[in-house]
Amino acid sequence: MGRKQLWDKAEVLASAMRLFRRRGYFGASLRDIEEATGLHPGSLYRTFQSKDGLFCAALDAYNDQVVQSRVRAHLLKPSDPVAGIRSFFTSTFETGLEPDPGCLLTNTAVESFAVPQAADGVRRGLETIESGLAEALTRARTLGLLSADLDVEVSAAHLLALYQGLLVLVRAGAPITKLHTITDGAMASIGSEEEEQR
Amino acid sequence: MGRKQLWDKAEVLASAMRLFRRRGYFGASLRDIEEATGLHPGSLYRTFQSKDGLFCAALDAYNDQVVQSRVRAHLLKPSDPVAGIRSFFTSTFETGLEPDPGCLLTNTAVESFAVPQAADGVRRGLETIESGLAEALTRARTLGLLSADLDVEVSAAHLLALYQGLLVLVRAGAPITKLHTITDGAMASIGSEEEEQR
DNA sequence: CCCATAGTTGAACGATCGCTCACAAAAATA
DNA sequence: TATTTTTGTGAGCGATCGTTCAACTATGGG
Repeated sequence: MGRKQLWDKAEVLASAMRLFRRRGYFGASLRDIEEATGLHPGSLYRTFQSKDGLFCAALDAYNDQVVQSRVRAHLLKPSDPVAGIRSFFTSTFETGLEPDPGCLLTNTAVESFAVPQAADGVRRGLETIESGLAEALTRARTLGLLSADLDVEVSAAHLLALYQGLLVLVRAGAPITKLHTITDGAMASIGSEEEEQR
Repeated sequence: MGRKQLWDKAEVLASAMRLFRRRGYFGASLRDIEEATGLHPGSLYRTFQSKDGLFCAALDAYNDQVVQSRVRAHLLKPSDPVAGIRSFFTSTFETGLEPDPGCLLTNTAVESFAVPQAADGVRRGLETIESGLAEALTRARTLGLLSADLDVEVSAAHLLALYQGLLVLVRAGAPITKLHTITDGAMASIGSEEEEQR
């Protein structure tokens, strides 16, 4: 009974997520959110209770959609896991699709004090990435693409940190050549013998 | 002629710097800044023109003091540059001195849209770190601590990204064991043969 | 000693912040 | 159709934001 909800929650969360990725928690005011989502404050607060609540919901959506699909597409699915790891890195700065969206995990980690409840979401997202990297590394080792001596756990943690650092440098406006150099270094650090791809 | 300034500019900038490191640009309100520095808005605005101006001055102070002294202490001075690189990493999470200060370069890169004029300061700070790393790597190679084949430029860029990523993970509340794992991976990635240090 | 100058103080400005709520509109129940 | 229930709407709340400025205080020159 009662009136039907006129808007799609997933779409609204996607809009809010985009806004938070670009501007961060503080940088996105509720007026900005109203404009981005097309919702009035009443509807927003009825559903999400607070700006914090919306932010956490957007972070969950980011984990469930963006992070998961990126991990699947680059780390779990590809037949060549080494090339997948490389594209996992390069896709952060080579996609002309979305201009400067930023990673919500990186951004939220940095301004984590603002929404303490978001800490768990950040932790989960980072864990998803790290275990995806570990999975790709294991497969690559099994396929003989990497040395059998490779410590998967150490390398996955290493690549996770490198990935987050790359995202920081992307945000800092580092030149693409430098981002490529870093990606090459990442591949070299796991002992990849892939030929030059540029 | 005229009244003498009652406060020390360097001290005020150090206080503001600490606040911005912990809370970021948006997270530090002018009331917070007043409390941290002990200055009233009139004095702040007479000297720094705006919150943005104060922030940029604090970022410059961060580069000139914190970044430079860290680079000198860990990368340029030590007789063992490999151990220096390691301590450059571990000092970000092992120092019990300052609790969770954060790196102003990392934080500002992430919320860079807020103060566009700060982009240059971030770029300069990152460049300082990278060239410090390159210097340490070159010395290590000369001393025979690293392989002569090592590409210093690639490795320095690699370590810079890793360092920024480490700072993100510190902010995200990653467990110290993981931060140590990443540091070990960083040392391994440059081919360091140092014995276990933990 | 008095004025010109530089610095300090803190009240208060308009704008914007996150958020609330009274009311209108639509759908289900009786 | 009348009633109940849920959702949409948007004006506007108190708080706080970055910022300004008039009054006040100290200092040096003539």
